[in-house]
Amino acid sequence: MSEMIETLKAHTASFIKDSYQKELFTPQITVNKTPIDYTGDFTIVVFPIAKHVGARPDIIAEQLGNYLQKHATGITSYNVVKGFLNLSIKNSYWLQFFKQYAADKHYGFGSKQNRRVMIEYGGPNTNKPLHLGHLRNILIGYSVSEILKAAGYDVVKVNIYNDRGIHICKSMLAYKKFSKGETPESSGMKGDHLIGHYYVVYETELRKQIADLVQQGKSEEEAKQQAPLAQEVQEMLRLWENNDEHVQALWRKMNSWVYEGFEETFARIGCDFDRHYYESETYLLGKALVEEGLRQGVFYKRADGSVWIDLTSEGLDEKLVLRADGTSVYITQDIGTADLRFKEFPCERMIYTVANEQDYHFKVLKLICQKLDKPYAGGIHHLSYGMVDLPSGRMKSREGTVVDADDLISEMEKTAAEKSEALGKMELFNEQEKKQLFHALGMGALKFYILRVDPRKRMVFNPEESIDFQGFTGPFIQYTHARICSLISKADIGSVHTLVKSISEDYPMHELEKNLIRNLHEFTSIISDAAAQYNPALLANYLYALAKEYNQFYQELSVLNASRESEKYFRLILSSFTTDVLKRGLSLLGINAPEKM
RNA sequence: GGUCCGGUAGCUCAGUUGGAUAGAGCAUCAGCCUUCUAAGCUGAGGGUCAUUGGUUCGAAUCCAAUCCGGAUCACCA
Repeated sequence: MSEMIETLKAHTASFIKDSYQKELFTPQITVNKTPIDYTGDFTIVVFPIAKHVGARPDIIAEQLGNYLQKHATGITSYNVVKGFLNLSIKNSYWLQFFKQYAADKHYGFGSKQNRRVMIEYGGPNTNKPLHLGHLRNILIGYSVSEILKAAGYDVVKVNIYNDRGIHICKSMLAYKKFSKGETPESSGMKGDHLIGHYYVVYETELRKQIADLVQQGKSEEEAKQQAPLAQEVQEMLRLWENNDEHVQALWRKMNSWVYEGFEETFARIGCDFDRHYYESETYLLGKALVEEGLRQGVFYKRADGSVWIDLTSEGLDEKLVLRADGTSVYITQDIGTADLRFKEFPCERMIYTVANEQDYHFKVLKLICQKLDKPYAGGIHHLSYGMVDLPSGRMKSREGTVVDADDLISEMEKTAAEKSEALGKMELFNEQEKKQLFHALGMGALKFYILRVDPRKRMVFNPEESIDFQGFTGPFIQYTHARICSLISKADIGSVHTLVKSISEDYPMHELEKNLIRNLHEFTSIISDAAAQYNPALLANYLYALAKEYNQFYQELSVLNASRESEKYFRLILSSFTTDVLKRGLSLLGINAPEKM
């Protein structure tokens, strides 16, 4: 698409120069795809040109159309509607594109650029299992990583574990006091769920204690502070920071269970990481960097000994970076983590996939790194995504409305199984194949449902819609792909490569064939747009449109029983091209495309 | 209160430097399985693009104000 648009713009510019002796730069010229109800392939918007040269739009359009037909190659006809000049392009332009790429298994993917970017996603706390919010994070992060790879970048995927702090001690304390020494094995629970259970135990026991104290006449505030559990958990954190042997051992043991549980969930989701980072390994580094910045005068110390940075000149506030007692805060760790990462993987960008409630935090992080004069500071980018709501409103852990990721995945698989069995297409599958299929379909539905929405926007997760398999869904695209695969295997054609050569330059394309080719033609630019904007939704919407276009083509024109051999081969190659693009596009969303379903 | 983000069909969402009659899916209604997978296709109804003003040939898109919703401004992470 793009090169044709560029040549049209260039010719338009020279037309203005030749006929009106005026300069107009090509970016000021608008060339669009012609809307479907008008004849033509491309449309030049003539209004700005008319204004520039001071003539009537319809007259200019007529002259320009004439000029282009003479000077630009490949234009068969034109028509003018008001100030719009619609141009029709020779079929051979599309055919040429088709012949060039139909058999190219890398079509749409950019070549290696030798440019490295790092992307962080995931970022769970080690005190409770993954939930729906993490799922959106992971799906976006993974998909953006794959899209960046497709655009030619070297991508380092990293995770950050929030593995230390008071919240971790809460589940540890509850486990120590209230468990009978269960392990994931003995309890039959996944490690992360077991720990999450004790986190809840802590909260409920604490609330009981507070209620008791309030009944004894204490104020709410006092009760919260004086509750034995609250004091014990503070003590535990102190012990942890002082490297107390027992606390550290318990911490290691419980975290290892959580990691095992997370790994299992990551595998089910189908995401992966090149490196896991742990805040426990970077918070000291962050403190060291703050000390260094203090010496450089980037930070300042208050009377109580706490360390701050003044960002009021940047329109932000003064921000604490080190507590009076010398312990680190959230941002301190992030400074350390960023530094460690850049040492390990020098890269031109560090992308943080984190919810938009932390927009402010990342503004601060970037500014601090800039003030510390870190080479990676400019490359810090917050890939900020919106929260996930339920139809009933916001998810609240206290009200138990949080959707657990493992449960959700199981539910999706179960629904996929029910729907597939109901359609009665499962005779040819063995148990193993069924399991794989149901997983692919369930995850396809879930991933597409989440990724089709612009990441920046808040979204509503409706469980009933998310398991829908009809319409604007992942399974619809998977289905289209599977159907094409079946078509191709039935055709028993040899290599697409050799068939492509047999296509004649004057093959009379049907309108539906041409539409499909025009859609396929956009794949490259969709990938580069999605990569530039970190937006998988662009790709999701494109793939749906492509699959829909194919279904229309499929419904209207027969492929295997086409009336002529040339048609049959053309349509088979077109189908094969489409299915390749669908499959590779889906893979960038982390969605598998089964060959039969 | 300051800052940031959002408001498009009953619901969920598209709408890429301002372009032609604002598009999908779900839901509702009406058709299409004796040839390649009906998880599909065709058609119908459904809109004051939050409101008001401005910029211009032209605004859902840009600007201003207002209304509504959300986030954030923590010695929580």
